[in-house]
Amino acid sequence: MTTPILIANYEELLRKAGFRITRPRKIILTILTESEDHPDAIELFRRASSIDKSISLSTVYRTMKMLEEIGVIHRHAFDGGPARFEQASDSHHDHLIDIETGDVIEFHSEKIEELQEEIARALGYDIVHHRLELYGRKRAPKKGAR
Amino acid sequence: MTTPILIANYEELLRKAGFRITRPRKIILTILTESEDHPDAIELFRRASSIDKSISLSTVYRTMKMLEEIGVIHRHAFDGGPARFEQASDSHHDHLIDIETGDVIEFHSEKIEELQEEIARALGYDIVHHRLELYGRKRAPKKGAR
DNA sequence: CTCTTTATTGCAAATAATTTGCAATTGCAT
DNA sequence: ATGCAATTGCAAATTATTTGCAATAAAGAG
Ligand SMILES: [Mn+2]
Ligand SMILES: [Mn+2]
Ligand SMILES: [Zn+2]
Ligand SMILES: [Zn+2]
Repeated sequence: MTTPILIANYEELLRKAGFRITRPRKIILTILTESEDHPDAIELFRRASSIDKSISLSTVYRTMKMLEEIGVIHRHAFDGGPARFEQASDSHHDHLIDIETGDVIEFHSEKIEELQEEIARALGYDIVHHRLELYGRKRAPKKGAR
Repeated sequence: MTTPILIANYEELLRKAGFRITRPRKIILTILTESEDHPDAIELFRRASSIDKSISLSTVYRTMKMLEEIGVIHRHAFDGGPARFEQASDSHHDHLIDIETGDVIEFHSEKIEELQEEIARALGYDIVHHRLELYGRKRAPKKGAR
């Protein structure tokens, strides 16, 4: 189910983009590849530190910026909090954030995507990217259940 | 066309929420009421300063936070930049941001709104609020035109 | 209108998130 | 192995926003 993106692939990608394959970058890419969630810079820094104590937060930020530029990751700015990241590899999806727990649920609606295109087109625009975030809380279980 | 929200209405609203009607608040509310765009804190501060030189940026921030809490304004966090605000009075809409010029265009799609509800429902959630932002650039004029 | 009480304000300092300058280090092409 | 530019860690700087505090000004009572 999970798209298997090898770290090796990323290294090739970096090289072609003219970047060097460094130890910090390898570690960060590995973490991103193995993460199923949407960690922020500090969390990535923690995870990276547990592998190599010498990595710095600056490098995490710099690497995320670079990875975003070459399209390897997506940066999210959910309400309030700091930027959070995820590998871009998986197919496009949007997010529903549980405002109670902070949980992030992914979803995709081809219909909505199409409508967005339609709207932009009608306004004379081509969409470069977009963000759809639903903020909600778990629905109270229907009475009568149980 | 523009929904006419009197400042007086806001004053009543503030009072009922237990807040005092102060000079800075009146000025800021007037500016928000008359603004057709989505100014950030500094811009609001500039506009307010031009009316009353003594208003402080802190007060702008504090006021925006308070107005957001009582639902008088909406806070937006478009890619990159600082928070931007607009009066909540108008009916709900989403935004298309011109990544070239920074222009913000408003739109509304009842269809998308419904689909969002459907999706959230299917995931067991009630939507409290959401944000849909399209980032794009003006479409190249169709060849043959002119 | 005057007095009293307490919210609000301006200012400066504090925070939070992210960026940047720089000297030391390291990746990579000779 | 060598040389050099890219990258890193660290500290200091920035950007956006918040907060403590003493001074000021709303609002209600009289
Ligand atoms: Mn995701
Ligand atoms: Mn708007
Ligand atoms: Zn989407
Ligand atoms: Zn909407």
